[in-house]
Amino acid sequence: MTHTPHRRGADRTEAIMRTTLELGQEIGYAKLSIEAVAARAGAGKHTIYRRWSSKGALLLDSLLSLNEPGLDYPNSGDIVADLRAQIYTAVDLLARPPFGPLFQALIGEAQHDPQVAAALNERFITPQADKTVARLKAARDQGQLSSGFDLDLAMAILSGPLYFQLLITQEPLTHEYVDRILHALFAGMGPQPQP
Amino acid sequence: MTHTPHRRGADRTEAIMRTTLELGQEIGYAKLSIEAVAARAGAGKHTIYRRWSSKGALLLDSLLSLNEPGLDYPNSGDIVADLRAQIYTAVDLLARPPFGPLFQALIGEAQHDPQVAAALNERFITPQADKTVARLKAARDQGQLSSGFDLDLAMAILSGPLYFQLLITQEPLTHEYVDRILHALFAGMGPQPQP
Amino acid sequence: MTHTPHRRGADRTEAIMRTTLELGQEIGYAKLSIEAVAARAGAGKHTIYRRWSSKGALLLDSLLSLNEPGLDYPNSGDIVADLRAQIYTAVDLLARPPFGPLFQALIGEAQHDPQVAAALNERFITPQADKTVARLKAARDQGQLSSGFDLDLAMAILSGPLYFQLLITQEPLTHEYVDRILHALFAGMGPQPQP
Amino acid sequence: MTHTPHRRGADRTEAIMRTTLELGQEIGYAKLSIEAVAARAGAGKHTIYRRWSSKGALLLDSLLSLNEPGLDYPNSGDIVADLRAQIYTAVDLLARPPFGPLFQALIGEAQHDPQVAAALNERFITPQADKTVARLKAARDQGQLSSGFDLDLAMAILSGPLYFQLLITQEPLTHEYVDRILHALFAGMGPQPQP
DNA sequence: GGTTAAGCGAGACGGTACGTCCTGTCTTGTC
DNA sequence: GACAAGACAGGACGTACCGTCTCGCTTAACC
Repeated sequence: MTHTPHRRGADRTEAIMRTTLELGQEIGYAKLSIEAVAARAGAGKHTIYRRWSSKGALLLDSLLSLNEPGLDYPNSGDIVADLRAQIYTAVDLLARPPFGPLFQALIGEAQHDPQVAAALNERFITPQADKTVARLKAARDQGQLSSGFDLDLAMAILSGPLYFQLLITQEPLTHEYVDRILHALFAGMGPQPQP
Repeated sequence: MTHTPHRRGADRTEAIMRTTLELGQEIGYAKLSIEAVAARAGAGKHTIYRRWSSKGALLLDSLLSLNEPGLDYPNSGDIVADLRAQIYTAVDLLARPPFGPLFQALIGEAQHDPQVAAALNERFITPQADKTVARLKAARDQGQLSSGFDLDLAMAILSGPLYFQLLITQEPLTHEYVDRILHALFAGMGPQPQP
Repeated sequence: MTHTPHRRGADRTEAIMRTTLELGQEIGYAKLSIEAVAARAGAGKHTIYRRWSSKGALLLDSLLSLNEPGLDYPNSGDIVADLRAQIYTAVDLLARPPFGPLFQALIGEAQHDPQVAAALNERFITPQADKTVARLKAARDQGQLSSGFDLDLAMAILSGPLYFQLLITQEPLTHEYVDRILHALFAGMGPQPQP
Repeated sequence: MTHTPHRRGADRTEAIMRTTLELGQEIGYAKLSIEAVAARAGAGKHTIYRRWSSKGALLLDSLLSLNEPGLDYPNSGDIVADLRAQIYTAVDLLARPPFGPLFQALIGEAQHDPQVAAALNERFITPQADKTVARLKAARDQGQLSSGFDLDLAMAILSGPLYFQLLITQEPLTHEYVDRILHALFAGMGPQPQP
């Protein structure tokens, strides 16, 4: 048996993450095993365990490597248009393999593994939320939103229904649905009587 | 060796579900195994597999057996008060072991297992959503909400941020947060200038 | 579901034994299970266990039911010819499915299960051996064999090599081999010097 | 939890075989399970399956490890004395646990499992038979046996009755019985009148 | 001739073991 | 010293049978 010379460090890291995404896309996260990733990547298991502490940690890194720069906000001056553009982009990312299904599975994993949950929040969720809040804050500072506008709650109302649809009802996310949420947030639901 | 006579059907079903909840509470869903449930319940593994096709299916039934009648809505005439009361109850249920953590884990499992996702929706999510929508519709029919009020979207805005907090940021759900959401929904976010 | 009327006693016994032989022939003794016999025979497992204490006991009865009268000896006056005829018959029986392979498997089972070993000896081996010894004794009494002729040993020399070939080397038993044994027994091996 | 470092290869092989013999002696072959051997030996089941394809294969190796050099023949010049000595040794080996009962069970297994039968023949039966035949042939070459002496048949007459007693009647093998067989083989049965 | 006990098919049940898969740790030898 | 390869202990999987049991239905035997 001949051996291809062992390449080191970043080289191996990258190959393993690429294989993880490939294999995850082919057989799904549930059936993905570190054993199989190692075999397919031509890597020793040790080489994987040296870098990642669990399947979830490996997948998180692999997914983030797909989206290095993150989803950045335009700032055209029109807060609604900017939010819409950004959320469209996010929704499109989630609709497209391999990101969508694997990201969904990763959130699933986070429900069983606190380390994954923490890392996911720290590395993806919070940064995205922060950008949204920052964009909203800019609009409020510019007087486009009332001074009492609840930035965090607005972020939650923008995100929550989408995650609900992704994780719970598992129906496809549409631009039209994003529009309805945006409209409700900024124009109100129009409930006649005052509560 | 003497044998206690085997008790049948519902008897065994109930014992297995009770054991599942006990063990799930003790060691967590991730470490829960059908093997261990069988051993603790004094049941053969086949007796479990005969009833449930997976760990997720078993847990779903076990959890639902805790909440037989479901969360029912009061109808005091005051839509906001009624929603508040009902959501408080739901949030309290989620805050209390064993339901909370196991329900969360079950949603996690639903991300890997379409059967669990479907069953969860059919048996828990959809019925609850339907009740909320029905209560909102009654209010709209009585003129308490504008005729254009988007019932489904309202339901999503009420649920989404809570599930977001449960599943993503994994912070505790508080009554105060529920109040903020309700206020936003019915009083609006107040984005003064341009809608 | 319609029920064929349950037939009793000997009827069921016979159906189960017939199924045992059928199934044993199809899939071999090793893979034969009481479960499968019951299913194929349309019998309850209890009905089998009521009659036989083990797979081996069931097979023994099933095999013996094939050979009810036993292998009886001719007595033509010529002891060698009579033995030859009888052993040819036995060897032919062993060469023919379903008896041969299942009988062999039954002896295999007897090595693990003393009850089967005892029953096999009592119901098959000893009666056959007794007949052989009786025929030899008649010949000795008629002066065809020396008065010191060791009847039991002769029986063992006739049977042993055949069972050796059946069980150990597992080569087919031939009439030619029977002839060689008979010749050695009655004409001697012809070893020159006196021991 | 601390881990003793895993010892490799021959070390594990030997420990597993030793445990197999121990456990086989304690509870008998029929009740012996690979599961139990693994547990007692502190080995993973896979470590056993990696080496042996079945319980029978494991037992065969384990037994042969007890009798590494095999049963070798003396050659004193006296063929009868040499055979007697060698067969006494074999009979004594079979009379003594753990070899006897487990060897008997292994032959039983060989009736259900062709792989075991083949391996048993190749690794134990045939080599022993060859030695016997070789010793007989030496005697014949030296003129101690007639030139027409049937070596293979003699071997079968020496072995057959003993295996018959071991496997079929399951009575203990005695030196006295060996003597009777040897006498019959070399002095003849003495059937006076018609050969 | 109606009742009743036994036989029966069906299959649930607790259990044991199977043979497989994967985990996370380790050892070995190569580069 | 990083690495590929893979052995190793261990745990769980889902399946197959074991022998015992419960359940109703059917049938023969006895009142």
